[in-house]
Amino acid sequence: MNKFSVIYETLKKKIDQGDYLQTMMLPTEAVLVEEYDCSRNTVRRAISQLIDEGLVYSVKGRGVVILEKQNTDELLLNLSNFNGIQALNSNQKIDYQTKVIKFTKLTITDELHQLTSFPIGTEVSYIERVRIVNEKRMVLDINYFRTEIVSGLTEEIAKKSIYHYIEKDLGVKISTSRRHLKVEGATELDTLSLDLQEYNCVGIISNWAYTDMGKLFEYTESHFIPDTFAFVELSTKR
Amino acid sequence: MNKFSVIYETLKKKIDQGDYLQTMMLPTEAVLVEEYDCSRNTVRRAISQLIDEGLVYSVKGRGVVILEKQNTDELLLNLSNFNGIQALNSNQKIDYQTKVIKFTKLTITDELHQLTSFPIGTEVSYIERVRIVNEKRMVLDINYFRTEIVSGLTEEIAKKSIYHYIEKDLGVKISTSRRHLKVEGATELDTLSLDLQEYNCVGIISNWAYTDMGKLFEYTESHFIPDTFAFVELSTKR
DNA sequence: GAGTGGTCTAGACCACGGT
DNA sequence: CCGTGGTCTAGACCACTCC
Repeated sequence: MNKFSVIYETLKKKIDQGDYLQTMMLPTEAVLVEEYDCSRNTVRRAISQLIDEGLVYSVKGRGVVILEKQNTDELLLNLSNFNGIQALNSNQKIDYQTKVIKFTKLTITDELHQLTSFPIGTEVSYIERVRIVNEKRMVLDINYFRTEIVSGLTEEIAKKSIYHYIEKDLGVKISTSRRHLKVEGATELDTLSLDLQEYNCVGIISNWAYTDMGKLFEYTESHFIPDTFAFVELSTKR
Repeated sequence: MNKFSVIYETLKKKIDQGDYLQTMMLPTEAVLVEEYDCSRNTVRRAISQLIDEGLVYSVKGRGVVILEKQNTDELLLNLSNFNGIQALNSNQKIDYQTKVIKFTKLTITDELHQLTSFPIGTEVSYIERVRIVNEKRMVLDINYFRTEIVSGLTEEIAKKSIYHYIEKDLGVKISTSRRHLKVEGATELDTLSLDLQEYNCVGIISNWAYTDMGKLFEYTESHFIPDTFAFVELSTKR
């Protein structure tokens, strides 16, 4: 464990325990340097992580202010979670079923290029899957995987975890991903595949994932039903 | 302008111009130190910003990989933007109208505490406003402002920008905010206030904002109609 | 083994807040 | 004015990638 991570974890726990309730401020950097016997940069790095997380806010000349607590809502997903819907599973110990409803190969046309950002002519695996939680069809995943990078995909693999296959079996390293979130009217496919009940809209997360060589290898849309998911985001002043 | 910001901006421009197309890598840190005549930490800080933004990805032992470009979609809002719906205005030069439909004071009950996180008994201004863009009622804002901090609110101010009043007139410094995003069925208020057409769902952004003293001073829900907004988010491997 | 990024140190100077 | 956080430097050692 990195030194700065240890300091970060410790501070986080102390904030949580209410150790700083009197002042609602962190100790000054100088004090923390003394306390953890490290350089100022290391303390600052730990504090940066707390700032990124929205737990504290730093004011030049005054100190690091602890933000008032907010009610925690256990049902939240963080959009930054790497494994999207898998996170639901691990966090909340609900297991879900996956049904593959389409599995084929496509070549990227101009229209698909607009949607996916893959270069025109790229060959991709196209997969439609439905995620069923407690017998409710909650999420429709539409995947486009670049076959040049993700080869040997089968319907069997798609039933389990494609990411596990990509990372563990193919040894592809995943670096980073960009996501969009929007609300749209339900398509015919949505209505057929999901338990929308009376609703006629879906939430859509679009996800572009890159290998550690900087190549786009996946575009995925996850269509989810209303009332079930929420996403968190933080923002800090400029 | 900070040194690291200059380096960041320069690198970003060069990436955009395709200056690094041959390798799809940034120059090594050592080269950049030379080029910008600065310390390694400063270069690293500039690169961190590019990583945070999802433009590049760093691999230990190899270098900093530039990620393939993604189609840009002009209609995107960044959830991290501080001013929420105001951003729409400035980015896209559409001006919008604001209609105040309710303006009153409330005391936080147990139920409202669950929703807003304000302590029970706190006095707040409660405001409902509709944002009309191109004659379409697109967003319903429901605000709760802590009167202890945001005093002297009037309906006149609510018609314009409450944030401008808070920051410029009251001199309250805003530090940070947390946001949630979810999709829910439309309430009766939504149906009455928004041009939902055939849709029966809304997107909801919940926003908790803090002063630079760490006090929660605002809770706001923005209900928006489907098909009009999208939000961006980045995630990088642990 | 050479070269790369990741962590950490010790110290300097500046800008801002509160008194 | 003093104490605070913000920026920047110069150098050290480690862990990883690639040849």
